[in-house]
Amino acid sequence: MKAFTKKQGLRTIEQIAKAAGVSTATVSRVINNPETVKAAKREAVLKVIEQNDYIHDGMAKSLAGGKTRTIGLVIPTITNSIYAAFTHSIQRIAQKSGYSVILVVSDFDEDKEKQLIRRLVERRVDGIILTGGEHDPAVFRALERHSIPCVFTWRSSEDNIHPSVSFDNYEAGLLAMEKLFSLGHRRIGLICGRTDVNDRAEKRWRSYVDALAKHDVEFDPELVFERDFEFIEGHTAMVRMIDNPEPPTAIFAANDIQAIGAISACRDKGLTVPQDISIIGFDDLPIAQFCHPKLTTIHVPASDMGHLAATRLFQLINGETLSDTDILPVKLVERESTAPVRALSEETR
Amino acid sequence: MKAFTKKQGLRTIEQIAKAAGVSTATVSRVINNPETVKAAKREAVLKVIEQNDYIHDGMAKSLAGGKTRTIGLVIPTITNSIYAAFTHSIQRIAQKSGYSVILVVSDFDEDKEKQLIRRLVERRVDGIILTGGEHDPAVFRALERHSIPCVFTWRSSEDNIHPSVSFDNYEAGLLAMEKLFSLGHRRIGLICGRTDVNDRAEKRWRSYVDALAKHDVEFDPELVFERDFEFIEGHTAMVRMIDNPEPPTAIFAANDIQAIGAISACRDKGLTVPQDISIIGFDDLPIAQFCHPKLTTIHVPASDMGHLAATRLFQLINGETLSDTDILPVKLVERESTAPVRALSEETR
DNA sequence: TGAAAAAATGTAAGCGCTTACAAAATTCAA
DNA sequence: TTGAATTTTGTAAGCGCTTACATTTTTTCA
Repeated sequence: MKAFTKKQGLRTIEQIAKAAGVSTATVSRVINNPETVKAAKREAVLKVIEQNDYIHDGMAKSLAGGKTRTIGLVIPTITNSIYAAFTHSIQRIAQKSGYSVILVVSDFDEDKEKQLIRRLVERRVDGIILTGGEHDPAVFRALERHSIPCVFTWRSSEDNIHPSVSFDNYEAGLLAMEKLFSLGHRRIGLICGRTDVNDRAEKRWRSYVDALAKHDVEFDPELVFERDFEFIEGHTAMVRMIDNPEPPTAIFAANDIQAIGAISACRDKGLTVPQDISIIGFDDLPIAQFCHPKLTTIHVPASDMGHLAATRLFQLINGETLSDTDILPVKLVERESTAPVRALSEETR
Repeated sequence: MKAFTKKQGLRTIEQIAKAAGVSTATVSRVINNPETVKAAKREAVLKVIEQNDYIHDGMAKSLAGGKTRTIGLVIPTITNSIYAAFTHSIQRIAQKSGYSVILVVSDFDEDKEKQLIRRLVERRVDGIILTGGEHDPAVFRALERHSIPCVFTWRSSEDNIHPSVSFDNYEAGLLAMEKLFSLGHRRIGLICGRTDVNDRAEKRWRSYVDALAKHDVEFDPELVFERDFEFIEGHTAMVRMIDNPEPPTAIFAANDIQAIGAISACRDKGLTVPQDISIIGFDDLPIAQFCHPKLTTIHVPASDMGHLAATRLFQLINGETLSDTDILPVKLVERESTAPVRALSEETR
């Protein structure tokens, strides 16, 4: 074992200072404000630093400086790759600004989320990006107590304290539903996330309900399925609907994962999308353009949202005050999974 | 603006100590070793802590204690969701042990990776999980200098210093190629990641080359494409192959993303998979079971690998010495995207 | 050329916690 | 009941850095 490799080399600012014949303050300056120290001295210090692979201690720096240069990102899941795009753009901004991001996955568990955010507070992150609107009140107390800036995403904040970057889930849902109605569908099924733990799912569910009402279609609980974000969940939900004595002619799947699962179920049951049944998704994941049939879906600005959220957070961290709410646009992307309803003989009501 | 919310409440261990009428040492003990302080006193302290939503300062704790309870995870991309499963299982283990994970995405850029790992060292993470085998030597110097344990994944380490948790990319590639040969294919195309920055891609590329040689098939550079992990890359590569005067009858796509992109291209060009062309993937992403046709692919133990890697890392962190290399099994999952070669009249050579 | 202004550097007091070690309180055994 | 053994608690010295303030050096300009 090489486990006992001697840690030779200078490891503290004090040792570097001594070796370079300057004070610790000067070393600190060449690291943090190089322009304030004279060139000759600066070079000397830098040389010692390089020769020793010196990497300063961020913990000590944070303690002394009151800044950790770390932000926390809280998302509900990484199974649904829509959050990958979101995460990615946040990472990019953070990296560019010299910040690290601690990624936290709550699994749609409010209690777990509270625990994890508590951990972020312990780590004294400089800011936090939160997903969705349902959080334990203790979370807010902790954030406020430690004056940790935070921005909400995926849903507009309802207080006016924290800025939010989001899009309108309800309007977006309506967009999907209206599309289906415009194609002549009236018997429409819904597959969405669990509305009890996911307020985005709840908003989309509501747009489903309202659209139905607007078009005088009776709500049929047999046609709505709240499931986890897994292909298989969309699949099993779809199977149940196909087996319904009065199956739907169209499905609003409130996320692409479930939509693709549903399409797969149709195929397994011998139905063709969109000829036999139309399916509209939500998210516009990259796969939506490459699956078969290509998925008609609602494009969600995940990357832009991440980008803007991170930007806003850094503004907050830098002391700017902004209580604005950013609402990003969504749009319907029509591809191949939707078509006009077929005038079936069995078309009832 | 509520920006000036007064931060009332006790915020340091010293204040808590005073309020509870004990010493800072005692407060520290009730937080870290509750069983060593008498019940009455412990309760008193706990009460003060609760009443004030006191959350201790992890920076100070780390500085004083020499442990950060944070690990770093370095992956090349989150676009390819195979890393999502991997990340997820690592997160789970870490959370259970009270650790946070700092996620770092290198984008296959060795230099960027070096920078980012440097940042992890600054943060004095207790350990690091690395993906792949190509890293700047400076990285190792830094890790060694600070005695930061690290485990390699997705490829077995070639030194005997760091343990690794991986599977055999070369054997796995052979598995795929042999399958294709066993179905009678001889004109086989390859789509894989960029071998210059991705040693997993390089290993798979090698298995392609070797398998060809073994079966006396001449290597045709027109049939190999090294691309990024995007559906569209698989798509365009496939289009090029279809347009080849002598198109392949089968494709080894060294990852599912590109495989699905390729399938989509076949459809766009009017070809049917697997009747007209067989495609075998690599990774076995969740989507592989729900796309059309269902993808024949190599199942990679991403979750298990994450689980084991995290376990090994914590063993290392806890001072256990293990220089072992774990090699996890892979397997071929046969689904619908492969079929025996058709005896085409134009079948040459 | 010399005094004042400006720039560069050093000194040392924290930042909030942990943990040896010392001191005090409690328990035990005869 | 008492002294030793044991348990509980307190004291204070760091951990490695930043930074206000003091001091020294350099520059400026009359």
